[in-house]
Amino acid sequence: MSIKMLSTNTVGEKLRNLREEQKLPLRKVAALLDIDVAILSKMERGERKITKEIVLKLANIYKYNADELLVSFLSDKILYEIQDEALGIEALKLAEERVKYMKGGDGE
Amino acid sequence: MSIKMLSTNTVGEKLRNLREEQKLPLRKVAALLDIDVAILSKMERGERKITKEIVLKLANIYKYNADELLVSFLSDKILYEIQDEALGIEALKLAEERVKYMKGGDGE
DNA sequence: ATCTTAATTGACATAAAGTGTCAAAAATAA
DNA sequence: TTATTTTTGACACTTTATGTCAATTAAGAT
Repeated sequence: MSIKMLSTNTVGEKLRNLREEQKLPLRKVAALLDIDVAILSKMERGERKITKEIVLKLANIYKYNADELLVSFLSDKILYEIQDEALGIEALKLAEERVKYMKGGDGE
Repeated sequence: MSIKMLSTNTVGEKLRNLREEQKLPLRKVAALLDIDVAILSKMERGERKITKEIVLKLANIYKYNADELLVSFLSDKILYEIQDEALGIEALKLAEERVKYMKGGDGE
């Protein structure tokens, strides 16, 4: 991953909105995360991969629902995989079935 | 990707089954694909990434439904992304909504 | 059992993708 | 304008992926 093109509502956008709502400059948040401002800037805009760890830390910093951000984060990664694929939806449905199956039977 | 652990019915397994049903040795199929036997062997067992291109070529070689294999291939990639994630199913559902939304609106 | 073919494994070199750091340029606010 | 924030790109470095090959292991035939 790392490039964007995931239409709207990426985790990056959500995280940027949260930060702006709280009037926090990249500088401060990056300091809290102990990463470079440039990286945080790129993460928010989808130019760099966001990690699960960063998402969780930001949920904590912004006092925002971590699960919602995680789901958004994961769905970004999923959407990235099926970009431009005509069979994307079928693949999603099959993946869903397989996940449920794994949980049900003595999975894996 | 590249490592396995995707439970059953990976594309790799399907491709191996197809090859064995037709009694074709790796050697011959690899030759048709113009790749090394070792690579094909690893692809079938999920040790190496399979590419969309290879999947399509194999569908053709085995005279098997290409879409089914592609969906299997894509769902492998999806499942890989949400491995061990408690919120995997939620992420899949959100991804599905987002795909539909993209197709509907003047999605980008 | 041997002989033969098929399949797997691991080492290696190379290529590609991702990462962190920094400074300069661009945008925004005061 | 000046000050601050944000974006951009270059760079060195690391990690991951890829292709090639040889050696090992497994399977089948006789």
